[in-house]
Amino acid sequence: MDELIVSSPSSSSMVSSLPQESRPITTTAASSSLQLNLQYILQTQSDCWAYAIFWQSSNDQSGRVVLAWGDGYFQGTKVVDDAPQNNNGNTTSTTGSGSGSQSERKKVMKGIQALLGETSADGQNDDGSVDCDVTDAEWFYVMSLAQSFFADDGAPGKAFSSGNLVWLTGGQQLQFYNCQRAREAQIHGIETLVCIPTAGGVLELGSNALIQDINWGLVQQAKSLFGPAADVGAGVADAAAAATTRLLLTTKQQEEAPESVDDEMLEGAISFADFGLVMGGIPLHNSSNQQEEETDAATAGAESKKDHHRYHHHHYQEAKKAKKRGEHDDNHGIGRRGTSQVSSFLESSDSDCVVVVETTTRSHQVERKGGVGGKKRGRKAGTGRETPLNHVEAERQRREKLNHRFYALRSVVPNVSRMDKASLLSDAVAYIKELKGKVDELESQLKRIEGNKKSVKIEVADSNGNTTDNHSTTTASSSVPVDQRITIPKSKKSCSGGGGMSSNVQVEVKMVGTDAMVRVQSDSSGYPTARLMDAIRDLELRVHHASMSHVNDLMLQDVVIRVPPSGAWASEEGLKAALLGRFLGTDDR
Amino acid sequence: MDELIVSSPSSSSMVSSLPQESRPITTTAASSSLQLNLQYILQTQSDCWAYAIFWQSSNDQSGRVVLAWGDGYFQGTKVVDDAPQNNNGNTTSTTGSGSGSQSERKKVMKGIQALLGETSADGQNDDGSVDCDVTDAEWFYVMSLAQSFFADDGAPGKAFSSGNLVWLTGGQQLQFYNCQRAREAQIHGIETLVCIPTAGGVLELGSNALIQDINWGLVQQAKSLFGPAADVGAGVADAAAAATTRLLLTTKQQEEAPESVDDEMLEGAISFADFGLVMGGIPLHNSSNQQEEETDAATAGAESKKDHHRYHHHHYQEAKKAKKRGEHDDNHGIGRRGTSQVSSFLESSDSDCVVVVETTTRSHQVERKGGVGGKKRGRKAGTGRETPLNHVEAERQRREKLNHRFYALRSVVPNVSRMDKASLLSDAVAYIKELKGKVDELESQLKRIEGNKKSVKIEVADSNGNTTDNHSTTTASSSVPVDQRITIPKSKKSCSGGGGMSSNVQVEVKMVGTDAMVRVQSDSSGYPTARLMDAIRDLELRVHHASMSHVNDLMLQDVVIRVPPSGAWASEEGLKAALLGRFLGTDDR
DNA sequence: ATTCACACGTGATTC
DNA sequence: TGAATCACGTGTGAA
Repeated sequence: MDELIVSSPSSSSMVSSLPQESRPITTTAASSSLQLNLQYILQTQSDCWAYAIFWQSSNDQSGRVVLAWGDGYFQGTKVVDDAPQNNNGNTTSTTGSGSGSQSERKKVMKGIQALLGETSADGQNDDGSVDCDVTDAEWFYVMSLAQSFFADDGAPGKAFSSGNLVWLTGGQQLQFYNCQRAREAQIHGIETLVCIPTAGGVLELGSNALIQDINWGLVQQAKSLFGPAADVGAGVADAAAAATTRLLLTTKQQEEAPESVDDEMLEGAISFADFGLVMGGIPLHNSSNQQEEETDAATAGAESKKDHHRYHHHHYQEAKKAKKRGEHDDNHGIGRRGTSQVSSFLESSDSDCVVVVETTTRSHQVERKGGVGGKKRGRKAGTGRETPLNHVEAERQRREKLNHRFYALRSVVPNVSRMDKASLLSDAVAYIKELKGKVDELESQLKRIEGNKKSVKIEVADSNGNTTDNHSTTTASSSVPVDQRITIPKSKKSCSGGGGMSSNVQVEVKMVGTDAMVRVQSDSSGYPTARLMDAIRDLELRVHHASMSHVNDLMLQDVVIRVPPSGAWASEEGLKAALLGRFLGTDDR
Repeated sequence: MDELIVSSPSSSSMVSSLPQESRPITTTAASSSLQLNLQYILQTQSDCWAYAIFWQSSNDQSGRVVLAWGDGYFQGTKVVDDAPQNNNGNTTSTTGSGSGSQSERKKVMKGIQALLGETSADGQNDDGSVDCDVTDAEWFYVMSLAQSFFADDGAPGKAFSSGNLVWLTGGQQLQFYNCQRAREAQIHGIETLVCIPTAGGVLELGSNALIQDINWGLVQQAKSLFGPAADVGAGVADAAAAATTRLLLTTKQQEEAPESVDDEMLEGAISFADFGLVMGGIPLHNSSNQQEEETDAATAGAESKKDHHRYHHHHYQEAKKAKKRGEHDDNHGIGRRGTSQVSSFLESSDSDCVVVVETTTRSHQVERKGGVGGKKRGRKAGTGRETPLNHVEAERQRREKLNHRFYALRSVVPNVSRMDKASLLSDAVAYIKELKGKVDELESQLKRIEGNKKSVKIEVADSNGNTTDNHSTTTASSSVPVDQRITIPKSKKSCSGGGGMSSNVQVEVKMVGTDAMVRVQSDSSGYPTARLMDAIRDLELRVHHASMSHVNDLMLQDVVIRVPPSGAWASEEGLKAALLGRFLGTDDR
């Protein structure tokens, strides 16, 4: 519900984009809503995206499809972990687009911005005024204004014509992906480049950070804001099919809705297909264009749902997600045979982050209303109308989640023979066995070799005192749902939940040049070390050195943090407050 | 595909088995057909089964269900890959049933065979005349003539009363499964013991080879030849439904066959439910007896809805969970929440195996066409009759295959947090990452240590030979077989993902009393400190001391953690793996 | 045309 | 109730 926002802007933007309108190359009035969407997406993401560009599709005079700058939003790396500006000095700028010097860059940028008047929205965010120099990413972003892509041309073109999501992370993938733009991006410090095909074009996101795992919440969000990609599919594919499938999906509403509406929607609808995805590796030359078809927004999806509240089950995850879903879709992801590709490299790993706002979801228009009835199979009739809706959506989400797990699995299994799930699973099994065997072997080998040389070392120990208690089963998660949640042992207060904590927490901050020395003293329950590190991560600061010691239920933590000058946390007070707040605060996740 | 063979014979066999006849206790004339079926099954399998026994169900005077020798077929190990008779010399024959000497054995066997006159069919095959001595397996087989099982008694009894497939491979599983017969089998050299519940009893297969992966083609074949198990669990499952499913399987022929045939078969058919399966691990004491119920086929036609009567009975075991499904079915195998018995023992270790599961299937009432009732949803009607049938069955098989892959995966992933597929997948991913990390670490460690002294060499297969079969011991059973063929990797490629990034993470863990000293070395991006602390928090461990230093994009973290003794993370390996997995992150979502 | 693999919607069944 | 999971039957696109 909250994000109904979507609906309004989307509809408007949709309208403009839908007809594809003229797809004006220059940004028009419509750009503002477009840009708001871009901004919204970036700001609601926890990952640190540097910019978002919407490449709008249109046909050139010869009728060929071309993607050109629709609108963009630059957020900068500010948020992120590493220092933003320090690395630009050495830009190789080999590409044709950019030249090296900062001042020159800035000048050009200002000029362009002034020209387009579009920076007004984003300018203030990061560098506009305050910033002293233009980052590589920024330069890359601005230079993109002049870019355009034919179908299959560059990452955006490929994404658009294939309908597949492109998600490239790391220099290797960027370099290897057969795309000039990706290579340029890499040169300019972009580590993650994503192209999400949407109804009227392609949403491109770039980040200086390595964002290995595909954030499906983001993808879904993009779909809902910009409309799902037309079903391009392989040549044929036929829109008809798409339409039909879509229909199936939306049958629910249709049941109640009068036929006329139905048809109407049909025309405007797009298939909400969920795209395939391409990570690294070879691009797929897929096919054709033909996308115009329909775009639109209204489609809606029904739903309601909204919050799931949290619910027990272990600390694991749950919670986040956001999802949305669009329409019917189908297709692929893992296995659609045709698209595949993925395989090759991806490595993966890391992090969790994520999140997305919860919410989203969409308006449910339609619905009840009753009217004429659907002629077609009432489907069991009696069961009622809405429970099933919810159920359907839930099931859909479940499937999607499951599929993403499959993607994740695929990403860590090196040689997946075929693209289907069954093969993936058995290959995974084989791979695990292989790894296990290898581990055993290495271990025994290692032991054999150095076994004798090492003497045990011993020591230490300390303690005596208290065993902290319990946690009995670490695995806990599974078995007993209730309670859990990490509860902490010990002193009552606790934890995670929040707030209160009170207790004895002292924070001292001393700035020394670009470093901050932080000392946090607290009691030792509630995983203070994790909380402090999380707080630091939240502020996107980097740890240079840290030392934590635990004595008698007291935890003393000393941390040296690198603080970007001119950042928000330049002052001792500000940093201290921010850290303290997060340290005491709820844990995120 | 290979086993489509089923089709032709199936039709014929169907006829005979179908009525299942009244399940006479003594072998009757019918036995010959029974035996032909057994022989057929064994001979059409590529795996090397030593024997097949059909345990026929009946009620004893007190009304208790009892499984007794129905018929059997001994093939010996000959057909298969390994040498048949060479291994019998060392029989330990500790069991009560057999005594050691060959001559004695042979004598007894001949006597028995003569007595029953039933060996005529199989006698000639292997041992009868030509064979010089009696193998352990043969002895075991013959001694089975005198055996009988009450419900829940021994593997056959369990399989029958639960309706679950029992598939035990390797000494461990055979020993561990709470069944005297399995232990005896193991003693007599049987490495794989399978009990497939069918309509009138249980089909038991034994092999001297390790056949780890459940051969579902075989299971299906058994079902089609002997009729699917009655739906014990709770009752019923209507035959009607079953009928449809069965039909599906044999559709091939049916397609051509006239309708009349179709119906005819239909009547006799039994539910084709697929069973659950039990591999190793603790047996579930399932329940009740109650099975007679339908056991056969005749009932089939009758029902249509029926079902549920029964049903609750099993409560008893419930205590542990288990339920088994009640009625119809579905359930789970992998995830059915309730049944999970599995989890408990599973944890054990890594390695292999285990698992269980169960399930069974189905029935959905429904039915189509057929006979009596189809009251419920005619389903689209128009689509036609057989294409869909075929399709349905195909889909069913696909699902089944997929599930088995899941079981397989589960069997190699050590700590599966929850029983559902999604958790399994993400745990698998985490586990793979962890293994990968471990491999990397070991490799680098190894390289570092012996790098200078020895030329590279790297793993590869055991190099000169030595180590090789360390595993030999009992564990052998499980893990080994497969990997054997997997090996592959061989030098270079190993790194799996290839690429690069995540790779540089090293984790070392050393346990010292109740403390663990952990050293993590990684690159400095991505907030490694927060990730490590989070990982530790996830494991619910407390930090005693920690020190992190960041130099040149490298982050070195040393942490002393208090580990509850006897906890899950008491072992260095386990803790390391757990930390690494979490450090690398699974996001899950 | 037939096979294979998916995703979808749906009913069950659990907690 | 409501939220989960699952299996099933079905429609559909690719090979």
